[in-house]
Amino acid sequence: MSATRIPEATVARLPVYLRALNAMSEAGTTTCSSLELATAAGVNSAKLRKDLSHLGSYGTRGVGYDVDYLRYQISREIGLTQDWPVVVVGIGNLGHALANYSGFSSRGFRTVALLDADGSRQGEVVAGLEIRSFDDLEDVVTEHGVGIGVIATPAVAAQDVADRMVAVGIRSILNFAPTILALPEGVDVRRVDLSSELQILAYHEQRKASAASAPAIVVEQVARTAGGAR
Amino acid sequence: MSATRIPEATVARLPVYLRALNAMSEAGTTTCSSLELATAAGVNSAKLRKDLSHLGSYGTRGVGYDVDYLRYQISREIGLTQDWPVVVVGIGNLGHALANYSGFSSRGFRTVALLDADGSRQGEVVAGLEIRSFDDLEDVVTEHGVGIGVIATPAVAAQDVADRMVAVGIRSILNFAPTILALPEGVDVRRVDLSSELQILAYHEQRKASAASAPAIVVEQVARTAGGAR
DNA sequence: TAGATTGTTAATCGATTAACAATC
DNA sequence: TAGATTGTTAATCGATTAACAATC
Repeated sequence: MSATRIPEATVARLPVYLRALNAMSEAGTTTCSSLELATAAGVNSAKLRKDLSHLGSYGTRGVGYDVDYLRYQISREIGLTQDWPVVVVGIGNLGHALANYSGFSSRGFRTVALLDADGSRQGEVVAGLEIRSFDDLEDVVTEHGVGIGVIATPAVAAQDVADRMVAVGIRSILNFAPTILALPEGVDVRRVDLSSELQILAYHEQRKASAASAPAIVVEQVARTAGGAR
Repeated sequence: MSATRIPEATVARLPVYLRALNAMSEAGTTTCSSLELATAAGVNSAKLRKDLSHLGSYGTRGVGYDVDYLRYQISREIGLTQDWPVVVVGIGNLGHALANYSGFSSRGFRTVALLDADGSRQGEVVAGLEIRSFDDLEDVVTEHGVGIGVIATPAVAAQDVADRMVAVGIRSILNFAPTILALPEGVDVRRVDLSSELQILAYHEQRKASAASAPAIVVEQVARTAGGAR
């Protein structure tokens, strides 16, 4: 089970299933079928069952899945049962939003430091944390054992920040800056690019508009993280 | 060329190529080979050439690609040569960040209105636009012909906002709220989920940590939008 | 036992990649 | 002509899906 390599497309969907299960749990639902969960997550039920089969056999034939049990198993598989200290660099509007984002601080992730190169921002308190100097990066990483870094700086600063992060031992980076980072192998980078997302929507909008005359069978819901590739 | 359907994975990478080409153009580079562009974009050169071949034959054998010409062709294919009015709903920290994001306002996209349901925020000016009431949605969409809506509200409000957007004719939605939206077919939704991204990183971090004893051949750079699935 | 739903099989589809003929 | 690099072919790989046997 855990020994088997889980397909990348499946890994990208596990957080979606987890979110749907959390909503069910909050609503007091204790059991669900693959069809119900798949519908809530916006995927095909065969795909859901195939995905879950990579984790193990956590359902009951004829019955379905126990919501809280499956929630726990997925959390465990992703690694959310342990604590992930995170450092955020670049505390502009986006950095503020990230620092305050509850999904960030809850459930496994803990923002341990907010860093900014701009001296005038340092000392300001955001989401209960004082903004510190970017020079404190190494201290913070060492002290808290940070493995994940979040970059929310302007594009020009991002590569430098990433290089420094890698130099002090960070091997997973979430990059919000609109730049493609060049980093050594073994470092995992995920890029969240607002402008790319808009462009992809625009491409489909354009097609819809030009297909408006002829009847068309087009575009349905697209989950952004479902199906990330390496 | 434009008549052929472009694979979804290719569409998701076009914005990445465009970004790399823009950087080259700004740096004064006039020509590049598929290998150079692929390296800058963080992909395999065979994949780049295959992707570009879906658009047409815009390179010169033995020479490479003219940076500005290719830039124009990709822009045209995506639809960036036309103007895309966008409305942003939910002007918290994230909404502020989006409103100020230059990649949003430049190159084809134009934020025409910022809406917020919170009356106390209305009238405030952000990025040169006055925050208006959410009730103005229909007026804004009609007046400017908005086809793309951005949701940056808290999770609880997102479904309602999306329903209203669809009701007034918006068919493309970029959702930053941590919820899975249920929407009719024909409406295109892309979800940007910070917590999913962190979870995917955590999964790989966990694997790296457990593989730390045995030598491992693992994880390299992952471009988030490269390979979106429907 | 009858009904329901999982977990798995196998077929299909789409995406990636190396290799190379075409051609500047 | 010789060297370089595109655009395309074909093989491979991975992901999706329907269908159904297993089993609660």
